[in-house]
Amino acid sequence: MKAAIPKPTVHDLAREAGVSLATVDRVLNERPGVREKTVERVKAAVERIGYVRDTHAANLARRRQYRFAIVLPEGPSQFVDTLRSAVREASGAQFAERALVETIPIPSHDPHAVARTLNGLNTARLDGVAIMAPETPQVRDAVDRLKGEGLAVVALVSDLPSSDRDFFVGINSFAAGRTAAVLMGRFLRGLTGRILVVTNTMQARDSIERRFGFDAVMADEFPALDVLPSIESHDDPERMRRCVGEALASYGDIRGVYSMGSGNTPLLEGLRGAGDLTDRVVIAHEMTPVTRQALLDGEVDAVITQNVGHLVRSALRVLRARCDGVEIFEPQERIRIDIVIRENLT
Amino acid sequence: MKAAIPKPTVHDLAREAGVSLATVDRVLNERPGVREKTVERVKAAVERIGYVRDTHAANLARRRQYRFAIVLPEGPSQFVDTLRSAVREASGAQFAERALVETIPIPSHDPHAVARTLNGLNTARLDGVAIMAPETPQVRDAVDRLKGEGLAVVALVSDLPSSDRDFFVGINSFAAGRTAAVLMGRFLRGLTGRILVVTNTMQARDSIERRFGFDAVMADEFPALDVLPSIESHDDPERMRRCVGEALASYGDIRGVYSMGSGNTPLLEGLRGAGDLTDRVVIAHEMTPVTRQALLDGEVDAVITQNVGHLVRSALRVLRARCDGVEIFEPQERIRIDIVIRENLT
DNA sequence: GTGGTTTTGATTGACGTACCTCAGGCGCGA
DNA sequence: TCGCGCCTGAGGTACGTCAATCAAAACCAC
Repeated sequence: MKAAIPKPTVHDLAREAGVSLATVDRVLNERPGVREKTVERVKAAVERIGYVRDTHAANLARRRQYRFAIVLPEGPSQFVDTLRSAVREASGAQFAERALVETIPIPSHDPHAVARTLNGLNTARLDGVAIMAPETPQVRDAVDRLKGEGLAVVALVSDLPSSDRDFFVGINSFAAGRTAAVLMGRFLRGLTGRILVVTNTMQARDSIERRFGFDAVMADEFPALDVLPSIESHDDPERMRRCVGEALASYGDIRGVYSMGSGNTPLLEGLRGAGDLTDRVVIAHEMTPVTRQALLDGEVDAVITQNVGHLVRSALRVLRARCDGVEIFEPQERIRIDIVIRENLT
Repeated sequence: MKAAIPKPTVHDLAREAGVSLATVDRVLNERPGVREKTVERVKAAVERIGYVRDTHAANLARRRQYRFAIVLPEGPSQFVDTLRSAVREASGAQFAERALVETIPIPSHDPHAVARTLNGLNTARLDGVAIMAPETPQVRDAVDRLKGEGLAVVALVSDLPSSDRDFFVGINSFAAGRTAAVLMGRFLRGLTGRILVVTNTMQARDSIERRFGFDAVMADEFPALDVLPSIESHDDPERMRRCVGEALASYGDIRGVYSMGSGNTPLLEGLRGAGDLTDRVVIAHEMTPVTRQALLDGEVDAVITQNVGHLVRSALRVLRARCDGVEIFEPQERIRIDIVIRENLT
């Protein structure tokens, strides 16, 4: 075949450093029993010949298997569904790379049940966990316990900053809210009126933060627009439809609608019931089949989202890195806030 | 350590199928000399025990080394600079994964020189090439020659559809132009006036396509805005400054500026010279240090871009897949059109 | 059956690294 | 000088796969 430039191996390294393979091995794996001077000699040789450990061969020899769990809320969320399918898709590829990924459902709204599930995880058969759960003291304690048992833990989508989690994979909700506000304000340039804000529950950290970021920008930059208090549907589609209808009926000047969380289907139904939807600027979060179709139909003007594929792959990369004790390459793991309009819908 | 669920190996597979390792190997690697019935038996066993080939071990045994070249235009382009540094960054990681990546500069504007460089590539020491070059007959022929020599070839950033290239990694320029237009039109809601369009050269395929997409949307959806003919700087910063200044002076009602290509620095200088920049909506392409700073300063309102890190990683993944004769997982390689405003600048 | 062809099995040695054992080297203090 | 640490070297086996060889077995037609 073709001539290949051979990449330096431990053998080359041993020769270059003038030591034996065993010593090279001891240095590379930071095993004891090597004089400081010899360590330096080997490290210098690494630099000189540009040795890079072949992690795949290493994992092979080490018989390394990664066992990861991804904990996702159950219940009827379009967003979680897309996340779940991203996990399913990723786990196929991961399996070929010596990682087993299992998805663990948790009851959505009961902090104790969440904590119970987390505490029930068999830490002996796991190397790392990615958790999407609202931050509560119970969850925080459960995470700390998992960390205490030596697992790698990343918070997914929604951060658990008070806990010991190794990393947060997701977007900054304040910035997401600010982004939504800028688009809302600019799309309504020159207009005066009210903005309807809806969400599933303002208990959720995300909603609070998004709302906070949204309000800050609206107050600062678009004072002509009046942002109404949040309407909460509490997982009740009927309630969402009703409240939206009522709000539209009682205020004549609702120019825009900001949907901070799930419940986009009943929201859109409610809006449709109140006449021409294309008149108002509608901005929603999370790309799902519903929001995608609404974008295509012109019912939603912009979607603020995060790429679920990246989310999952990033979480798994971070877990791996943590297990290997390797540095995390942060820029690659930073999830971007995606703005999607009809024209850049891929 | 921890108990690991062992993943099935070829040995397990051989036992399960009731054949020898040699036969399993022949089936897995599609080598001849196995009866159809036996092939089926092995494949059934694969399904039954869920065998997945360990790609890393396979590559190790295969002694596979990938040698890729990334061909980028030289010359003072901020975008190419960011691309180049993304390549540098990626090649570190790639090296650990048995791929050598070298960057090859080509003279920007001479199709013959480009073709000469491509034809001068030592195909014997390369497995694949990613090429960013304007589409010309010479380049097309050179690409076809590379393909003929058995290399994998992907077009990067700018497509070479008339050639034999395996894949295009980049964004749809029409859609990018349409996206810019929607933002421009909506940010200027209710206003009447003119839009200035600037680029380096309208010779470039990207510029033509972006302009096309931009115009289509502007004419369709925002007829109150009048889009002026493109100003071309032809790589001359001074000319860009001058032309922009002149245009602003001769028309009093320029509401927005659309920068389709490079030359953002002199463009911004020209705009600054003509008074309050924040009055006008400025939309530019490609995230670079200049556009980033301009976003932060409020001089640019939105940047339409593509993530260079993804671009490079995607190109390399595709090259690998092509070399291995493996299917490309398209959704992962589809580069998104990113809309960046100050608020979602990560 | 025979002879010839096709299929299969058994075995071996890589690939680059990890991890283990065992033996021998050194210096140092007693 | 001896003994006792501590360092180091030599060598081996393993990881899961590829690739090659050679011999044995199965198949086929006549």
